[in-house]
Amino acid sequence: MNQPLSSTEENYLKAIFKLCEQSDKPASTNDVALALNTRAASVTDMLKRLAEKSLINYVKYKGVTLTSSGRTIATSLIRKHRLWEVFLTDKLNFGWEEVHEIAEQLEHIKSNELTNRLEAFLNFPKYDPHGDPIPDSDGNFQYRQQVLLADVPLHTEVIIVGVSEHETPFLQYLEKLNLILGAKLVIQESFEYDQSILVTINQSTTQNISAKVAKNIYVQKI
Amino acid sequence: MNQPLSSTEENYLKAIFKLCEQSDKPASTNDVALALNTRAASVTDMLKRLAEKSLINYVKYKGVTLTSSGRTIATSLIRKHRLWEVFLTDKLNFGWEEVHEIAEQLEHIKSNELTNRLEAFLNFPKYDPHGDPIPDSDGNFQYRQQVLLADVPLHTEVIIVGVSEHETPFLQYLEKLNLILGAKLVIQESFEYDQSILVTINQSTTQNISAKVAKNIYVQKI
DNA sequence: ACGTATTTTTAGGCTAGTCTAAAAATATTA
DNA sequence: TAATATTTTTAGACTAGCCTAAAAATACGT
Repeated sequence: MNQPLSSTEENYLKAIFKLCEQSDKPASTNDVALALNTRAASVTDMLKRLAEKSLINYVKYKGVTLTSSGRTIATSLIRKHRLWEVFLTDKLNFGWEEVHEIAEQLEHIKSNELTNRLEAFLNFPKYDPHGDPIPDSDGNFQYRQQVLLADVPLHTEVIIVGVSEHETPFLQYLEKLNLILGAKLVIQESFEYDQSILVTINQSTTQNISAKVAKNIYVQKI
Repeated sequence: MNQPLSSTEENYLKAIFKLCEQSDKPASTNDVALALNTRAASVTDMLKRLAEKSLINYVKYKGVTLTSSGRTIATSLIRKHRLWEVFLTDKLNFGWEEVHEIAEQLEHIKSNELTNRLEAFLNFPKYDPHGDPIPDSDGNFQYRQQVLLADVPLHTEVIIVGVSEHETPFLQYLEKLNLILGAKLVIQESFEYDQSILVTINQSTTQNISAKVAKNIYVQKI
């Protein structure tokens, strides 16, 4: 009955979780296909199998949401992914731009004991290297109130607490600009014509930041 | 051409490596099937595929050996397996009887950078928790001269340096008898009728040890 | 060395997961 | 609301990996 899921099945659950969380609506077949870099027909096949296992609520043509057991598995994957990311940066000194890909593999290791001991070994971190909250062993996230850098009013002092995009090139770029977690920013100017902003970083340099970048950085007011 | 191998393919290479190492002869289809808990027909299928990829030397009806590239992959798997075992015992405080199963999963994580950083993080260990040598990044093993406890003459003082069986129940049993790595033993008596031996452990307790157990423990003379 | 026993391979079939192309359902827009 | 565009599902095919049953090759005992 409850045989372990394949990595493929797990990846579908994780994708559906993220899509539903983002939009608060059922995920469409196409969205899932896009997220997993696969085709709609493959998604339909898999949705039938996952529904059969009661991991998703799937109504033909109407999209998909996770059931409670599906959500438990998805959050466990996210928990493992983020704990491993902390391990890779804090213990093995990887850069935050390198860890996502390796954690994509490590998140599929099946051992609750391992996950829990890893968490303790890392001193129960609450956030991963990108500022994303790490769910506890019951699957509860400790959310933070945070806003996009793009939505911060002029002259407000803020601190970078997260990024919404985890791909290597983007994070490398941020690193180059000194836009790392914990950096203090003040928006000096906002340019209408391209939505870019002029930002002082750590009270030293002042940089122009594109709208695209500003929409991928989460900050908190100090 | 050189696309990454599946975990299944990797497991076949590892099994062939171990079988060939043990006997110094080509591994038979049946032996591989036995080692991987699968059927001979499945093995034949896989051998064809691995030969196609130049990872094994396979002659129909004549058994199989690894090519040099096959051996490189197999030793890399063993390296990863054993490094992860050290991590699990030394950093996460798992017992030596618990780590094999988890390391079976972790050994398939693909990232050389990860393996090498893990090795450094663990201070370049030379042996895993069961006393098996950990190959370096070039695949070279640092072998030890060691003998089976079963082959040690009477009244010789020896120290346990390894075990040849890694399954949980066996290791738990050894643990109970205080037969752990580093324990000092002196064989007091050897019983003809069942090949069992009487052994003093750490100069304190004296235990009877079955032939089966004595054949699975490696020792060094002090 | 010849018949029997064992091992290995082949043949054919199954599942998971993928794909393309076509059909069906839903959404959009004039 | 009717025609068109988009999305989703179905149909059918492919690969990897597994299986059983039967055939072929090898090994063994007398």
